Amino acid sequence: MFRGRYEHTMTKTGRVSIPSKFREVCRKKYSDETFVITNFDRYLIAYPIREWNELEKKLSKISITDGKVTSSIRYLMGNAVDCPVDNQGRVLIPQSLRSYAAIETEVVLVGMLKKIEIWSKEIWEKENGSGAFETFIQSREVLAGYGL
Amino acid sequence: MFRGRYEHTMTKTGRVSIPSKFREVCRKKYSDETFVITNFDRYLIAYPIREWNELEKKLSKISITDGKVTSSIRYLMGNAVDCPVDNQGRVLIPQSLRSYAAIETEVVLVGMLKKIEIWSKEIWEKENGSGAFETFIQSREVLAGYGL
DNA sequence: TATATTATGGCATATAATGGCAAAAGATAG
DNA sequence: CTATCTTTTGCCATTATATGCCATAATATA
Repeated sequence: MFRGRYEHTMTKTGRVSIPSKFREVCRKKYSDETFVITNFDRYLIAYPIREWNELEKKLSKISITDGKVTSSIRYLMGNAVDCPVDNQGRVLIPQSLRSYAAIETEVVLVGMLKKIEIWSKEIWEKENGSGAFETFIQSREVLAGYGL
Repeated sequence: MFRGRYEHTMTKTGRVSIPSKFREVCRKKYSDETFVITNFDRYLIAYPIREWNELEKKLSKISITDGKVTSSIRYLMGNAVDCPVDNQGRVLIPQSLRSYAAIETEVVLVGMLKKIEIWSKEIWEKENGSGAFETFIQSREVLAGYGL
């Protein structure tokens, strides 16, 4: 599973190195180094393509009669982009996703179990800087229920 | 499956480039680059011809006693047009479909699993612009059942 | 300390998107 | 039935973007 936090720099052309530990997970667990990246509120989420395919398989079985579900699928699918990892271990993050997540150069990559979150450093610090520990402590009881 | 969202420009003659990632899906999954495009509500839907054939097979099994259903099928079939992809990766969208979907120059193409939606940018922004994320979050519970 | 691996910048090349033009095909009017 | 106009189609040119590759610096590992 993906874990840990890394600060990387994005090139002018929009390429970001995937931390080698994450790539190792890709190779060992998924034997494929392609991600599907989508935007979620103010940050991006990168799924190993195998995880994403699972999701798609489920989504394709939903009947399209429910308009609300259709528009959610539209949101989800419309923002998802294939991002293969190149020989230098980088992905190209398309312009649209970069601007969504307000990513310019400094990037924070966070391992989150089956997926990776990609934040602009600025937004990361605003939302997860000071105060994150307090929030963590506050949800101790919830986590306790999972054996932590 | 088709995924991602692309903003393209239609030429004066009504040609629209199919995003290369979509064409790749056509080649790899369907080994055919022809779409059947029909109008749906306020946007167009492009099916790879193989998916369209599946749909026709299903529709042909519906009994024709129900007038309402018959007229829906008539609507769908009557507006369906074969649109082959040319060497530059474009399709010609016939005038009738363009005016149906109020497409003038700016077009939004959305990958939706087994099909592609084609929107006029203006209508897209009205219906899927800001606020789409909120709608998406509101139907979280529904999607939660599908593994997101 | 030597060696491998990782992150990242720079550059050359390939591919994508799209405008422009003209030939071919089809429609319409006289 | 033919001349004219319109639409469709193929092809070339241009621009922007994506991609592949090499170089280097920083970091980790033996």
